[in-house]
Amino acid sequence: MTVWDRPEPPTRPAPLDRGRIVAAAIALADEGGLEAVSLRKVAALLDVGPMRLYGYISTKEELFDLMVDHVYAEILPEERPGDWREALHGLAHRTRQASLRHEWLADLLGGRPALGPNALAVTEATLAAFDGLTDLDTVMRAVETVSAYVTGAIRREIANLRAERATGLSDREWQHASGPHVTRMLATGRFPALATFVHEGTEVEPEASFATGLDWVLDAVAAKLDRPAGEPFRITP
Amino acid sequence: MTVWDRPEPPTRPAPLDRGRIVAAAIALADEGGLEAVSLRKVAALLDVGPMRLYGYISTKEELFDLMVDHVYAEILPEERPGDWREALHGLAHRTRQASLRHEWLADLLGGRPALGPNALAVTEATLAAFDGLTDLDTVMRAVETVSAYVTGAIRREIANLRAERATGLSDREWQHASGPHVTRMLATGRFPALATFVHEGTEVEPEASFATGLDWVLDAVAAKLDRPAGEPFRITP
DNA sequence: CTCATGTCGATACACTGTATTTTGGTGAGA
DNA sequence: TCTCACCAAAATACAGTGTATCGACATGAG
Repeated sequence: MTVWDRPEPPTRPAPLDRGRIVAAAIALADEGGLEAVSLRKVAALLDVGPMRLYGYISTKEELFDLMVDHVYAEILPEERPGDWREALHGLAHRTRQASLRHEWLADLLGGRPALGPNALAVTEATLAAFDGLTDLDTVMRAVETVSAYVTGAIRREIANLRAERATGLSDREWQHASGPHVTRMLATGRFPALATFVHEGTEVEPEASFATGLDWVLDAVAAKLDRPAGEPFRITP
Repeated sequence: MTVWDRPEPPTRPAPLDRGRIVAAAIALADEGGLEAVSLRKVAALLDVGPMRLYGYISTKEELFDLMVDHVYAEILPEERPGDWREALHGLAHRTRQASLRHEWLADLLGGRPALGPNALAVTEATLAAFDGLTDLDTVMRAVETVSAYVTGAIRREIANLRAERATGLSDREWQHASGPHVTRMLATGRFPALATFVHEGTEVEPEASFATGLDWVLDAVAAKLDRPAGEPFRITP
């Protein structure tokens, strides 16, 4: 009677928990986008009946929230930033990188308030970088303005990326060459400004355009911080 | 034999066309959000079998694209703006207003490239306002930066609005009072900056915060326009 | 009057999120 | 040791989804 005779005990599947569920969902989404995430497929990936999931989440939306918060962990700054500008700059670029790794994030960004622990930690770190600099309202405006830009810019970038992938052509090539619809539209002569841009514009790296747009917005914030409006806020410890 | 005896001829339903389909879809979405839009319901609203729609639309995504472009008609400026700043300012506020009238627009904004005729017309009008002002790249950066901000800000505003509606409390009230989860989080002491904001922050009108954020971004653009980088672009007529 | 054509409705399929019911195993009490 | 109660998990069920396919019918041509 050796090991080889004895059958392996039936490998009891690792006990279920939110972590495993979220990981499976993210794997599916990374592969095939958000629409590839179905509770049935997630459950199947975990060798479990679909209904089991409802012990850990109560709706599919909740699963999405968990996925988002899981990615916010990748967005957390690794070390305390030197100043507010570095903080916002880093936040923006890490959010962008995360969205390139997990394109589905672009579909969810800004879709609902992010209140998971990691998202809160990210906000905390960002706000902390403004400690003692200006009044509370200005800080709020600064953070929200930059976040809005970041959300919007990332969404556009991912949308263009997908469009390119779908047509096999880069954005500019496509317009130049013969995106049938747009070319026809431009040919009508009703869009002279647009036509000028399409014909004389040059291709720009997405990252570069993200970065310079971001710099502009950060400059704007800097300008406002120069003239503090009221009591500077201090974190009450 | 009077009119009253003669039965009405069976009112042949108005012939189908994209316009009617899109209008029906928008009606449904205005009422119950994007998820209330199903091809079957749209078809039912038009007294038609679901498959009829595929003569006019080849996929549900296409219907969404048409809906978006339909709303872009509401975003078109009514009169030629005085200068670029007025153009961008107006574009931003009209987009926001449209999103408040059609909340589902926030879910679609930035989700994919907007290439419908009305969207193109909006872009045309915007670009035209920069005629002769700076080089082409700067104009592009300006328009894209502002658009990104607008998309992001609107998405956040609508997301908060929905959250409020769902809980019956305004954002700040909610955090103050006892959004159970967040309050618990704050109580851990791990988020001192956030806690300061929640406790000492004052409620701000969404429109005001949208407007000031927008002004900041427009200021940033103005600063860049002051120092033109290269050949100013002229619309080639 | 017949036949071809092509449009429209009905049916069908594979799948979705989730509610409800059935099952099976495990503990306590007799 | 046997039985019963409980409770987690699986199976089934339901009402819907987007879309492909097929069949009938009306309309126009020959």
